[in-house]
Amino acid sequence: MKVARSTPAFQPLYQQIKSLITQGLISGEWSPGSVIPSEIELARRYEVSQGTVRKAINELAAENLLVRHQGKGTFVSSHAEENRRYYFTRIAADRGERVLPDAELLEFRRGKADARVAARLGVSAGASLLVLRRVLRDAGRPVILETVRLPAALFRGLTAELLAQRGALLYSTYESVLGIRVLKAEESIKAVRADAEAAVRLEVEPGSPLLAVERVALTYGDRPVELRHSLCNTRDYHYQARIV
Amino acid sequence: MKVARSTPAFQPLYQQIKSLITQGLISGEWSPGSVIPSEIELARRYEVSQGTVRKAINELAAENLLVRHQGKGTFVSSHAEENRRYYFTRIAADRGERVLPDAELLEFRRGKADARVAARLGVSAGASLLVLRRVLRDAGRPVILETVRLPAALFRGLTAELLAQRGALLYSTYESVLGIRVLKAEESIKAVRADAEAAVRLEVEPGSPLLAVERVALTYGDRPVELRHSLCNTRDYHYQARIV
DNA sequence: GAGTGGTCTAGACCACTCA
DNA sequence: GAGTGGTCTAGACCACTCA
Repeated sequence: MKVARSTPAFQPLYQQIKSLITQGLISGEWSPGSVIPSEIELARRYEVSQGTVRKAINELAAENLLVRHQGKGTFVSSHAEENRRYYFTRIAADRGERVLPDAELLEFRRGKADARVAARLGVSAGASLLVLRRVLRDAGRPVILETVRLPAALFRGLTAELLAQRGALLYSTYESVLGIRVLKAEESIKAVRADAEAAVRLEVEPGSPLLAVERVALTYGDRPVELRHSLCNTRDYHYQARIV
Repeated sequence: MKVARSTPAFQPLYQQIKSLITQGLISGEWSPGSVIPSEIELARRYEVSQGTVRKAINELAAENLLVRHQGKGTFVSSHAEENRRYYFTRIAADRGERVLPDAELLEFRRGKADARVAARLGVSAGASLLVLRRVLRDAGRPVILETVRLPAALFRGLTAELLAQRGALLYSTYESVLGIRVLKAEESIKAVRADAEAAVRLEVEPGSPLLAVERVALTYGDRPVELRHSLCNTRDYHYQARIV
């Protein structure tokens, strides 16, 4: 395919190559974990120089869509990879490493999006949702009570059995089972009082302070795909953030 | 200055150029807000190609140390710049924009680092500190109660008068008055109960849930320069985080 | 129009991986 | 040794800024 070099709305060549490669990722031509064609091959295919392809790939790698390995090739990044697995887990134990939680599925049901949820998920009010609630434990102690809302239209095929047989890490399931790739997330955090249910589930006094995290997870084009509310007992845990 | 092209511990040329430019920033040869020499001039100075200088500058720009402006030049980034001013302010109003706080200095004193503080700040236990406590208000209502600890050796010359006459944004003061550049920060967040003092200062009931943020601010070489504890009333505010 | 950074090319050579 | 990405160069031309 030949790219346009002068269009009414001019875009640099490497930006056009970025879009073409991203299309290949969205369409599934190259799937998570697999290798994409070499720079030289892509340069031939798109009829641009290797340097232009490299610039496009470097930006996609900086955005964590691709991973480069000298001598081996360029790979589609995947939540199954060791270093991506806990990328979205921001809760860590005060002493020690990031929590590898063990998830107990409390509930898995269909629901409808109210106005607020609909706005966050970019669906219309009343749209059908899958709702799942879980408790995440660390070393047997409950740490996080979580409610996850997913647009049912997107997550057709997700079942409680599937969730049970795969671990606590949902994004790897979304990716491999449903082909939905979570790329980034925006979180909004507050301190709240434990309500009666949270107190029971997290084994704290009612009214205890909990960290409330609302996450919107985004896929290609910043399209929201998941809304997640977590209540976290931060007595022995904390949320890690970095400002760079 | 000629850079080494083959050293025992080999480093790519552009990495060496990055270090040289960073040295210029640390030494104050180029100060915040000012323009650094053009790519062509730096290429001449370091006896490398323009492309190599560009690669070095691009990485420094990606790390927010430099800001490029086509047609104008490459500038040392500064906390005084409009788009850097609120970069480290992660608390926002639920409805509306990031908070422009109005700071009341409660206390400004010398202190000593206990073991925990010393570890965070990378100073020896018992080291002399400047400690300042403030309340940040938004639209007249108190939102954040903050304790800031600074290694006294680094912050010689910082006075209560100086803090009073400049606004709530400390990093711009550190930068312009003391030549200390905060580049990034690591935060650890918990939900806690308001103690008696926080309750009074933030006008909430004792025991109310507050967001407790511990920040370590870092300068060049990831050296810590500030330890900040914030207690935030998140009733109408939230902490924003992004996972990319 | 001179000077800046931004894009693009072509080509050389290096570092790493793997059979 | 063939193939991958990584570094480096030289040079052309474009887009933007400012006097």
